[in-house]
Amino acid sequence: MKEKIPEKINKEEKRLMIIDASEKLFFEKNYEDTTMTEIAKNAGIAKGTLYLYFSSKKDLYFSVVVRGLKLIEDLIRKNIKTCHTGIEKVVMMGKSYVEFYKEYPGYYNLIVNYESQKAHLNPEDPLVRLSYEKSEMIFDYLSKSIIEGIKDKTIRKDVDPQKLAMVLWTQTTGMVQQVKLREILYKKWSNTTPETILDYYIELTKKTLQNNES
Amino acid sequence: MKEKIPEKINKEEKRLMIIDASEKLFFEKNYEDTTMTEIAKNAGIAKGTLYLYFSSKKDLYFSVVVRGLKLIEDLIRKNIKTCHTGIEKVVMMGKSYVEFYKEYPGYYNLIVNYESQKAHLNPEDPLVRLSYEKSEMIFDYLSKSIIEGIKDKTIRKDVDPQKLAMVLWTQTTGMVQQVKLREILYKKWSNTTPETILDYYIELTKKTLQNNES
Amino acid sequence: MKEKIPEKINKEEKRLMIIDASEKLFFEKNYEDTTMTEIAKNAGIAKGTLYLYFSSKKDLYFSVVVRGLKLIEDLIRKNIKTCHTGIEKVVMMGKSYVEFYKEYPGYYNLIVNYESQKAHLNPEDPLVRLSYEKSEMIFDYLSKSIIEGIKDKTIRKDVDPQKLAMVLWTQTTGMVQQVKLREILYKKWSNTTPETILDYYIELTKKTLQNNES
Amino acid sequence: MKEKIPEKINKEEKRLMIIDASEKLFFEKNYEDTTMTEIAKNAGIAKGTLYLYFSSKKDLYFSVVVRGLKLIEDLIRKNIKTCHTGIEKVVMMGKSYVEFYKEYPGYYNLIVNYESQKAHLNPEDPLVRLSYEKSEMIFDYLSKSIIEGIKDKTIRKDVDPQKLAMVLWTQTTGMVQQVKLREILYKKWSNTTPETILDYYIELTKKTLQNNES
DNA sequence: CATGAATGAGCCTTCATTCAT
DNA sequence: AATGAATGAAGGCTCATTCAT
Repeated sequence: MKEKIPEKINKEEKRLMIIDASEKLFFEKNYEDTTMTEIAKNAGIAKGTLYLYFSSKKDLYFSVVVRGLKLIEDLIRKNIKTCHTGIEKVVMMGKSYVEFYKEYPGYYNLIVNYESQKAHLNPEDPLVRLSYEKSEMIFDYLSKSIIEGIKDKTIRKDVDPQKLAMVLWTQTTGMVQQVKLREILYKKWSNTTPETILDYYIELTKKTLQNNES
Repeated sequence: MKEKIPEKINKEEKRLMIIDASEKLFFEKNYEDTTMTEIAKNAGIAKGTLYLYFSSKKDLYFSVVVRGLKLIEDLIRKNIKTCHTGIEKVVMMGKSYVEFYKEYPGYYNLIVNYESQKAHLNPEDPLVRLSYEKSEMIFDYLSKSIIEGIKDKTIRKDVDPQKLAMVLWTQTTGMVQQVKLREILYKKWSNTTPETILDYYIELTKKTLQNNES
Repeated sequence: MKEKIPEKINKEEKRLMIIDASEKLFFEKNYEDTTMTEIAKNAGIAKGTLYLYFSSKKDLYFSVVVRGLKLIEDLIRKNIKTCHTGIEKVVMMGKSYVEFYKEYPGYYNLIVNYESQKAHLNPEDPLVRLSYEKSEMIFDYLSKSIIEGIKDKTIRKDVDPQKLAMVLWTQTTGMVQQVKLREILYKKWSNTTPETILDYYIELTKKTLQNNES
Repeated sequence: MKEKIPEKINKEEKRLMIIDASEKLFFEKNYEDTTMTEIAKNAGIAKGTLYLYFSSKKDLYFSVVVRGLKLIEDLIRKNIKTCHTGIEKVVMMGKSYVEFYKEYPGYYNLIVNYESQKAHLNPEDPLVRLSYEKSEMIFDYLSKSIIEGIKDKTIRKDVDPQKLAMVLWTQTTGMVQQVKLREILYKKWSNTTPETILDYYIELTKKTLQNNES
């Protein structure tokens, strides 16, 4: 007697296995240099099977990006729970981003590459929409936290919450992305690590936001 | 009487024309998706002629990157001349970067993509060396200006000049790079432009650096 | 019930078909002037398919050379069995070479061309090694047969077996190779065929080797 | 006042210089791997100038072949003068071929390659005709010398002069050509040089021809 | 005569995708 | 559902030859 249930489970499991394999290769090499043949081999399936689960190579790529996006969302949500004041939340969001970069560096390049090509993508695409939603979520929470911080007097009141949210969000992602590329230079010029720079960045940002009155 | 000089000019002019054509395509699409055939067609020459002026596609790519690098260096040098205090210089460097982005947005992605692949490049390559030199030049000037600012009391004294230079430099490039990718979102969420965000960023950074003591 | 065996056969058969097609073209034109496009067309498959069976054009070329090498080895082995005296064996090796040329003239040029470029080839290459082994095999058997002939008194004893083996082996391959190129001239000058010349060559060589003492 | 005579000389001299340059490259690399650009550079002239002296790359190739052909003809003519008996002349022709190979090894590959492609060449081509004529000349002289040798009793009389001429001529060219390709193997197997083998070949051939009666 | 920039057909190879089994 | 052989368009690059100067 054939058991049907495990089959069902295998279906979704296989999808994940394929993403796992793709991910690994995309990280090690990069999107362009990874071939469908390699992905199939790494996933332990036939090349044709790939197309039963994903409509194209790009689809596979998006799926990995989405996974990364979810990862960072989860990280932020989890970390933020331990915070109480507005400034704590804002700073924690920055720290989460940094943590994400440290923990899952592979997703970084992929997401960054993805973002830098977003302009050429079809905004109707569900995956593209999803990535916009995640960004929106982050931005929303960030501006709410700033307002909260102004109210609870942990953040200076002479700031524009909306603009600040945008700056912080943009600045942090940019910072994290750039820091990696400069690893060699940091070491060369003053024997400093990316981590030190990022910590200093967080500290500095905190100072900037802090309400120094009374 | 035949003039020989125009010949010479034409030679160099054609080189520039080819770079122009490549540039345009690299900006519109990207390096990988641009073909030599297209470049040739766009430059109005035969494919083989391309190889009379550039040894490979990569060589063409580097030439565009170098052009961008020179552009930003010139901009910084020019702008900095009008500044007198340390903080003015630091802020002006940020502004120059922003100005560069506004003036020559296309170079950005290319340089960024170039940087993100630097890890895989041969550090002996003259072009790679050149790009490192430009970075070093900027970083050097930045840290000197910070020290100058601390001395002339325009910059708060509780900062580490070296680390701060690294943060500012990383942060600004990251900021400028990211801001572009978020253009659509800014507009969507609060009808804001990248320019506004960048201006706000500069303003904020200035506040952070300022020496607020009497 | 599906038969699996034919599948297997087809796989190998297709390989052979491709070699057949390559062979034909390599013989008609030559390696350099034959294109992968032509080979594919002649084999009745797509160009890409070629690379499923052979890793490169060179690989295809080697495969044809190896086929020729095997053919001649087989021929020699088969013919030699019928011989008993040393001189018979030596002469038969020459005859086999001649027979090979008559039977498979196309392989000749290819092997010769291959040999004339051997100097530039990587001696580590399995195919190159293989060709050396075949040569060694022939040379070995030849010198053994000469020694045998001296012992059984069918070959004159005033010869140096090693040197003679080298001369015969070199001379015969050279003879056979050249004879083909002179076909037109033979006919023109004395209405003679390559075959007659080769027969005369064999006869003459036999006379040279024979032990004429009582 | 401009001197016209040197100009005229230069014309032919330049032709020779170009052949010199081609020759050098054809020998070092081979026909296929030599480019017109390299030839021009080596000859110290512009690429276009090449076509003022030679109609095509193939023409250049033929010119080198012809030069080689003339060289060997001269060598044979010169050497033969010192001979008096038939067998001496025959043996000397073989020796001359060997000498040619030793003296001008580069021409060898080229001529051989040329010959192996002769089948595909147009027999109307003047160069092709020329090469046939040279061969004819050699063959003619060879058969005449054999007849002479039979008459003066230096060559055994049980040979067919025509066939023998063809065999010797074919055999010697083949021998010389092959010997070079086997250089490595000779050394490997019995530490012998091509020269030793060729000498042994000449000696053996002499024995074969000699009239051993009375 | 001489030049050398320009040409463009053609080369080998790769790889995402399809489809008969 | 799974396979993997087959496809063929496309890619970067080369080079013998031409031709305007």
